[in-house]
Amino acid sequence: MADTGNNDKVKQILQTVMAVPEGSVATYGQIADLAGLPGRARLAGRSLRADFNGEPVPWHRILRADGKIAFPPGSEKAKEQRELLMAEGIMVKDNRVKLRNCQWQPDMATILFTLKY
DNA sequence: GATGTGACTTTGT
DNA sequence: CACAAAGCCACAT
Repeated sequence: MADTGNNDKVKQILQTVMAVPEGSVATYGQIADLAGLPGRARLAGRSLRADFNGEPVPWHRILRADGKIAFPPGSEKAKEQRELLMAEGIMVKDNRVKLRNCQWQPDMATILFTLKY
């Protein structure tokens, strides 16, 4: 039962997301890049939609490139994400976060850590 | 297997 | 700010 080969990439994405510290956020593209999968922002989104199997994946810290929550404003998911973000002290204005202030900037050690594997 | 969709991004109108 | 186009690719029809 050889795996599809894609499963590894998904795990890679999730592992990278788990490296995002509380109080910070990242974009789908940023996660994909750090995971060694440039141009795969969509895969990042799909990976987060999947089942985490109990892993503590902070999916709520992942936003679109413009800082907006990737769910329709007013939707339950959007509300949930906003609550989780605010619970970490992140300001959310109209379904949007100020990346300039909250975007995660991984240190070299973390970059090497996530990029490897 | 072609087509459409989507938790995306970037560049250009 | 909104929209279009192109790039990306897994998945559903």
